[in-house]
Amino acid sequence: MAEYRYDPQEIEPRWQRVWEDEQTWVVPDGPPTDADAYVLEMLPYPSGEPHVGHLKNYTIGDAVAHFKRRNGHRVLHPMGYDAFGLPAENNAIKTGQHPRVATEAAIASFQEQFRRWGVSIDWTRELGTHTPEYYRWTQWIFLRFFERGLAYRKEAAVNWDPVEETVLANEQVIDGRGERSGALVEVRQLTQWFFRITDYAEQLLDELDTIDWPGHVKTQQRNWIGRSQGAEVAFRCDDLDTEYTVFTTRPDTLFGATFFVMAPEHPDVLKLAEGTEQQAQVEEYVRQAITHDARERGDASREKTGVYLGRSVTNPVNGEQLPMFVADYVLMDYGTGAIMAVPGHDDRDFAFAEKYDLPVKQVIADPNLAEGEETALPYVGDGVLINSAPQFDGLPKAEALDAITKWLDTEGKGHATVNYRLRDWLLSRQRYWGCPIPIIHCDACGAVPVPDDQLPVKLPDVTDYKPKGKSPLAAAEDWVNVACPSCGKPAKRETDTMDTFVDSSWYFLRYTDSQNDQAPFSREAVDRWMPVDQYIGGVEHAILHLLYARFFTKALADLDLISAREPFKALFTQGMITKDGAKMSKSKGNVVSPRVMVEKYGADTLRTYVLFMGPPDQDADWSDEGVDGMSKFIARLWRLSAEAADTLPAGELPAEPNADGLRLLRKTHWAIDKITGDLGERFSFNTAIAAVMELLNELSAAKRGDAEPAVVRFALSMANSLLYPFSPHSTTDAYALLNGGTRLWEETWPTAEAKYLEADEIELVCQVMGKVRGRVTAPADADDAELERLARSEPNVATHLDGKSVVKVIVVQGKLVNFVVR
RNA sequence: GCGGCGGUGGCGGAAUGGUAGACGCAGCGGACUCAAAAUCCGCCGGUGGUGACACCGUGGGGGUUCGAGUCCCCCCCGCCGUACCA
Repeated sequence: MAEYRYDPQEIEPRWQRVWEDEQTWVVPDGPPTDADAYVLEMLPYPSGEPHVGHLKNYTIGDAVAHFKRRNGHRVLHPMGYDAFGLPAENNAIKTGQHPRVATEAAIASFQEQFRRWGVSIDWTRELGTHTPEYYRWTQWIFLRFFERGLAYRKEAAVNWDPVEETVLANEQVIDGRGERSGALVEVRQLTQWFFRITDYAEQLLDELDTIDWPGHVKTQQRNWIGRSQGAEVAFRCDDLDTEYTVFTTRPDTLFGATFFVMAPEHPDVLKLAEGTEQQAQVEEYVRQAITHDARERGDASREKTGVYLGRSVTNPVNGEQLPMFVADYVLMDYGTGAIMAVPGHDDRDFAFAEKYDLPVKQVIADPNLAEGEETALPYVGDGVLINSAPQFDGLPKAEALDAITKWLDTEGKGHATVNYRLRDWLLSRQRYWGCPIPIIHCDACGAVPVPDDQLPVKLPDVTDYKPKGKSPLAAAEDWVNVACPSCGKPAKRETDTMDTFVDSSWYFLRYTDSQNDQAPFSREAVDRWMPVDQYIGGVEHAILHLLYARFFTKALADLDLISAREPFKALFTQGMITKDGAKMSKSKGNVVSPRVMVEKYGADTLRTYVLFMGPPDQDADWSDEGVDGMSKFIARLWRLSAEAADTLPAGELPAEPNADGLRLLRKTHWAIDKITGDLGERFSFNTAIAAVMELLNELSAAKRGDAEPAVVRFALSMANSLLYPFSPHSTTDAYALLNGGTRLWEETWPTAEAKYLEADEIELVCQVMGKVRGRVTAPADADDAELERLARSEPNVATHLDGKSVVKVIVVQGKLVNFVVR
């Protein structure tokens, strides 16, 4: 008997060459068709070589792309690199080598691996965000935003990372530390560039309802945007003849306000204290507060501190004078930077009132209070208004809230409003390896956009990449000094670069027309493919990238450059692959190298293994033994196929197969049905692969029986066909062997035949009082009475029914009979 | 604190309210072999029993139901996100 040896190192490159030579995965340009589908995985940041997380990401995407193609779709499945960024730059600082060198070496390694993995990518659309051909259009989009006021410059208290020596967006500050450096972030007053993402807060929130994303990602975005319904209320300060507005979600507790607090950064704090006895104390407090470590200050469990301002404001609802304080528990960048303090009904205000011995007033009654008990303040629950004003007392909270807001409005002292937690996106970075901001600063004309025909503003070469509190670009004097495009006088280029999240906020649009040198994309191409039908990536981008990309899409739609208002119709977030329960890292020495694994086992084994590990949206722990097992399975399927192709005569499927043949046919169609559902309706890859394993086990059994050769060949063909989205090379090879060279990737996805999905006999589960007491085979078409009769005749069931009276019989067709006895 | 996700054999994990543990890994036994590897076959939640079987078993406690891993209430543990957001 001939030896059939599965050799992935021979099979995989052979088929990859065919796909490469024939440009199999290239989707042509042209008018839209109903079959168009856009499948996209988040683009990688090229550093070193790809890790197993990349393997999982692109394997999921590839499985989806293959499945869609074989179901008649024309699939856009491109690849690119998010190539600007700090790691390459930090490496450059260390080595003196241009960041481009390390970046392009990494890109080459990624390209090589993706090809080795056999990912079905349309390489003609490849892009790198660091190339002038790409960032020219990043700059172009920036200028369109600038024209619309969506990109603007302002001085603001910003997050300064002292290690990276750059500012960071709020989204990049984790626990008060820089996302990458881990350094405690300082607050600095600097003039910076921002995108007006807050203009889109409401849309970003509302239109979450229109997309098919995991609930937890939507929730994270909702929380980040942080919509609060409430009211703005004006408090008059007679001493300075001015008004201070506060934002509150609880206008119903206005009558309970007993003091007033401002943030240390509030511009009027020092002015208010000026000339009072408190002046020196206030100045000292503010000085300390604003230089305080941001994280420690943000700690809610810290004891409240503050200083009396020596002034008071008038409560608009009852004319009471409320003493004013400055305290660092009030934040300048939320609401108006000033609050009305209601210690009776707010934990924080209560803590402050306790410490400084301020009055506490109850204005909401606790409805669940037992007779004779006193309300424990602060009381934050619902209830009915008390101690307020005759027209409001007795109203439940929600009604009182509306009534008081309405009253404020008619009195001109306030109005209902919505407040968002989301802040504008700080996009400028004082770093080298990023997209230059296409602006020229002129003493006479201000910030002048670089004319479109002068784009791209190319990143100049410098010798020293080390930031010194300003961008390294500032050292490139020949580049910095230019004539003002507006008045022609000497002017200077903006030396900050853009946050790399800007680059990745529109790359998915560029893929639709990536070679276009007249525009970022043509309207026809972008509207043909957008939105992305299925986006796949890590959960860690739940707020950053995914929120920014949504903002860009909406802004570009408002600029009438694209039609889609949401970039990603459906999103799938994959779980992490860990090793020994821990995140892989070089320092822990627990990194699994896909390159080494692929060299040992072949790509098919690795790809199939990472999807078999468990549900792909959950974290999974790597197991070398598991890979071994997968390797055996892939080899076994190929080997059985190759052997059958050689030894079993081909022929038509028998119209009436024998018992073994019928069993195998049924299993085959069961697998088709199961896997089609697992792939089409859920991302249940692990159970789909398990179903092919079951089919293969049935095939092994059939080998010992006498199923017709044609049935065995058919079942083997189907097993390969169904495994193809995961293991494209081995299955393509085996399928070609079994079917006279037929190309599996050109084959339509199989359809399960209903007649083979139904058996003519079922296994009937017999229960007594809900406990399984036996099983009998029953005709599939038996009626309830017949099933009951069969169940009763099962010996063990009879034993349990003996001496009891049956009060009820539950029959579930095709499944079970349950006797309820007494 | 708040929000989300999760807790099932030795392990990874399966289970439209209807046979808990599919499939795989590990382990055990067998075939082939001089031997090993590879391959193939079988067993594999716990306790008791020669066995037929019986009882227990999906983090804990209650409940709904003929029937609960699945639905409801309370609690415990783990992970992730977020946090003085007025």
